[in-house]
Amino acid sequence: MKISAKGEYGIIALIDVANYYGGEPIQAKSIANRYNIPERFLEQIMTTLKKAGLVKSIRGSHGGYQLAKTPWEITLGDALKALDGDISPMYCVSENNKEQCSKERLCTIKDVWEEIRGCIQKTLSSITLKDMCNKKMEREMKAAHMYFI
Amino acid sequence: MKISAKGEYGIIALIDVANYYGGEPIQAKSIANRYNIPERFLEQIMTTLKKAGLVKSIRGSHGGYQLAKTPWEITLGDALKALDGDISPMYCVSENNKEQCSKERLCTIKDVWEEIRGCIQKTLSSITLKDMCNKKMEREMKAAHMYFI
DNA sequence: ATAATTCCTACCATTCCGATAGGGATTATA
DNA sequence: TATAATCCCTATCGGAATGGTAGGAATTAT
Repeated sequence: MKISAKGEYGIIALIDVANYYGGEPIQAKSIANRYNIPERFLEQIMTTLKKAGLVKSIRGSHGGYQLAKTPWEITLGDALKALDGDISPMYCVSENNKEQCSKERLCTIKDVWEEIRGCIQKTLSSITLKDMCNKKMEREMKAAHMYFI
Repeated sequence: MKISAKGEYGIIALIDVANYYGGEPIQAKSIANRYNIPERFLEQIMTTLKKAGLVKSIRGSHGGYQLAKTPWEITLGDALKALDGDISPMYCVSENNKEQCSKERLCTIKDVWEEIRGCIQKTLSSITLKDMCNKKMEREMKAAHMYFI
């Protein structure tokens, strides 16, 4: 029941890219350095995010990544779905699961998995990158203030 | 973000043992056969459940397992905590995590993990073995009725 | 004594995770 | 046009976790 490093790194990167929304593209290398993420690993993660349509890339010198949508159109649910595949505690309640479990008719546990999947999904899809950016700024302001005192 | 086979098998076994609450002890072998779970694997799982204080065992011939508490005192949260270790999407919000993350002061994502952990926990700890037994019986009654028609 | 059980420990095969690595394609700019 | 800075594609790899399997000891009812 753990979210992978890939998932966490990807979310960190997405929030960072969202922070620069409307400006110059931001490089994977830069993100990797600032958040202490293995550079080549992050490259792959960015590719995943690109394939999922969450970021767009600009190749060549001065290239980098930008959001493919606005920060308030991308939720953490979108991100984790792209990165970790699917948010569900059990395969039988996975979205892209076609084959029905043979014991399904008498299975009483499936409902529980369904409920858990629902509450995770609800939480994650209610939080946008914009929300995370706002929160971050707020947090940094507060930290700066503490520093002054 | 998946619950392990160990977790699922353990919950199935617990519900089964709860079904026999107040009666004779039920053997791991019997559970394994009826639910198609590898026998020796289930043995280990039952040991885990015993160590967690959820079942008690009776050794020797005619031995087996019984609930260590009443079915309405044991929740699915208790079960999964014992089986899968800890229900949290990230180590930094795990219950038995002592060392604070170095980036914690500026980390805005931790709150999200915390929220998810909370909603999973809430769901799982609200469902008792008794609930699951009732549900199962209901389901079986319905199935039997369908069969008659 | 025997059979049925739990219990303890070790081992093992496969898969997944978290990278690392080499090199190609593209692009700004000097 | 050469160069440096990027993204991009593919392959590989070590370690840990997962999902078992296995041998045999201890306990107990019959």
